[in-house]
Amino acid sequence: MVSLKVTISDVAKLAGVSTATVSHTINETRYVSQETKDKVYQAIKELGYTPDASARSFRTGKKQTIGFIVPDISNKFFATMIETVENHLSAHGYHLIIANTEENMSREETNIRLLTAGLVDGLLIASTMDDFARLDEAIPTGFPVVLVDRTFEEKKYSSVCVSNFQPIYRSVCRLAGKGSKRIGIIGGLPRLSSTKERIAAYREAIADCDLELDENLIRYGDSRENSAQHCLEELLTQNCDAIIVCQGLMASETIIYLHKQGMRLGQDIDLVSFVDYDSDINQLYSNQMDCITQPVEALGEAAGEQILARIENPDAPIFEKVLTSTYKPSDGAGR
Amino acid sequence: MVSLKVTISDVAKLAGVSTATVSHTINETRYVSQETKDKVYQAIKELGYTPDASARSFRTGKKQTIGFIVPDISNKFFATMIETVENHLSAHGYHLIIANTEENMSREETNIRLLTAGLVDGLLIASTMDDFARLDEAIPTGFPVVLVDRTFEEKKYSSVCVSNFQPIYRSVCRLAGKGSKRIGIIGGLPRLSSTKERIAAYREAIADCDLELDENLIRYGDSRENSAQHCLEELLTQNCDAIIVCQGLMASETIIYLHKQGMRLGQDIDLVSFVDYDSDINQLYSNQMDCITQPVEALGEAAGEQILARIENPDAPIFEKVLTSTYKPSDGAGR
DNA sequence: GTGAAAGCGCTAACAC
DNA sequence: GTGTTAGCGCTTTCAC
Repeated sequence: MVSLKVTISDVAKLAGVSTATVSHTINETRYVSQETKDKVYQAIKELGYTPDASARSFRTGKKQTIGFIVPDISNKFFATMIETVENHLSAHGYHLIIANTEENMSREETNIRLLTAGLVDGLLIASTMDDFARLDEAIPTGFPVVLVDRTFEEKKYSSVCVSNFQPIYRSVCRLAGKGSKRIGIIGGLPRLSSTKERIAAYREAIADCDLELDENLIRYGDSRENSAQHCLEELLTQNCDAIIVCQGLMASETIIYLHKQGMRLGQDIDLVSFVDYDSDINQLYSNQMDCITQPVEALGEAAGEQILARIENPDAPIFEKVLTSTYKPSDGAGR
Repeated sequence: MVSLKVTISDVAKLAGVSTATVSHTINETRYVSQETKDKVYQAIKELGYTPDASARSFRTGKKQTIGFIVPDISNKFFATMIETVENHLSAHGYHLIIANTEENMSREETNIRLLTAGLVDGLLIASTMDDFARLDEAIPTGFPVVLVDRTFEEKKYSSVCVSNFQPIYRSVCRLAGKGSKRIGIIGGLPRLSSTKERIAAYREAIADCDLELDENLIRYGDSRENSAQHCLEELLTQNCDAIIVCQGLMASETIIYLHKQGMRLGQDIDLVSFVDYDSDINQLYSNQMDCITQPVEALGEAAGEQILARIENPDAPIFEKVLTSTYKPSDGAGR
């Protein structure tokens, strides 16, 4: 119900004070007598004045907005992270701009350039880049950035990630202990740090458990819908007796696929899944497979915290936060 | 790799032209000779100039940003919509700001006020308000708004929704035709238009099919995680022989619950579900129940289109778009 | 305890 | 075909 464009000087005029006083009153940025305050607020109310956020950002250089560059919004892992981040930010008076890259490197690049050009105060990036230099190139020097879920060798930016090595290593050991000889693994996009770390853990554990390493048992999906099936078909022709799936969407797909093939989890084949979040399907099958649950909420919370901290203090040392996943063995007993 | 604050006048100076020329060159907004263009672009490159989006928005009044007020981001129905909307917008040079209300009316109100105060050019709202006046109050007059998925009696704003009446009506008729006598229904939040329409369809169909209406068979969840179980427990004590679930998240929960109770779909009990999207679980059970699939992508696409159209032409007549769901009967034959 | 006024970086009349 | 310049609405320094 605001009439067209009420500005701070309209308010000042009506209240019989200067624009400085109005500004200081609404921002509580210097002492204003109670009497004057009352006049100002009265005028604001009468005119239905709302300060223009755009003019304010322009003037102060602060946008009160964070950008989040995500590879796949409709993936519940990221959707939940977005939710947590948004919660944290809005509690601190910040807004969230979303950019979806669909795991496309040039979309990521474009979005970084767009957002850093005066749109946001800081950037959260779950990067799909294979090349750190290309990422780095797109970010203006000194711009507050926190990498999320995916990181790089070069430790130039703060990051908030999940430990990838340990749960996979443990999975292999457990499966080997149960007698598996041919353990297949389905990773995500090969270029991502998370994938690399997981596959490295697999290789190391295979060696440590004295199993034979067969490159045919290592497959890569793209962590988007319908990317696991192809891997599964190939793995099954390789007579593998256990499968580790490194990502939640592909894990659900795996369960469905195996189910349709008439294979029973824990009997015809052993399964270990990153579940990412409490997917529907995992509730039905969680006691028939080992589940690696990532701390999505904690990840989002930490991401929100870190980016705001960096904006506060851009010269703070690089911060690497590594959260750990929960490992729940198939018997349903442990945690 | 930008050094601190390169402005348009730095570029103008280096290129030996006026700021107007630089502006017109980069915006292609009036004729500039090739020679001058070259000088300008050369200078831009040399200085690493990026126009400040914030200053530009301030000056032009256009933010190139749309706000989307969503009740629950981590609900895949909305996550998918966000993705589709974002795709559409970014293809037209717009950004997307997300605000999550968690089905909380005052969060919605606050966010509307925040976003409309100079942050966005237009607003997409999947409203959780029960009271149209309260919504309307928060929106500045003439501000471009499109209501999404949920609407109101008062046709003041354009909307993009899904037909709610027809699929529920059809569900009841089909179940009655198969011999069901006591059909339970689980709706979403009672205050939402979508819920009201669906429950109205249920009542009407029950009457038309000459079944007995029992208010105990009408239950309401809140469409968030773990909200259906309570309804289910109550419905089962009422000896209902079929259940209609009006929302995807609750539908998945229902399948899991019934499964855990050892009840077989289509045998011990009939089920009709809004599936919202291709949830994991529906892939396993879709042939054992009737599925109502909402056109989420089309909804998002239409929402994106409509809001941009409204921004282009704010005085266009109110536009109500109603999309239809796909009804897939349990035998797997129809569509 | 409050006011005057200088810009922030850009666009767009208006002028030539 | 290009330049001059007046602001957009706000914050903030400097003055009193």
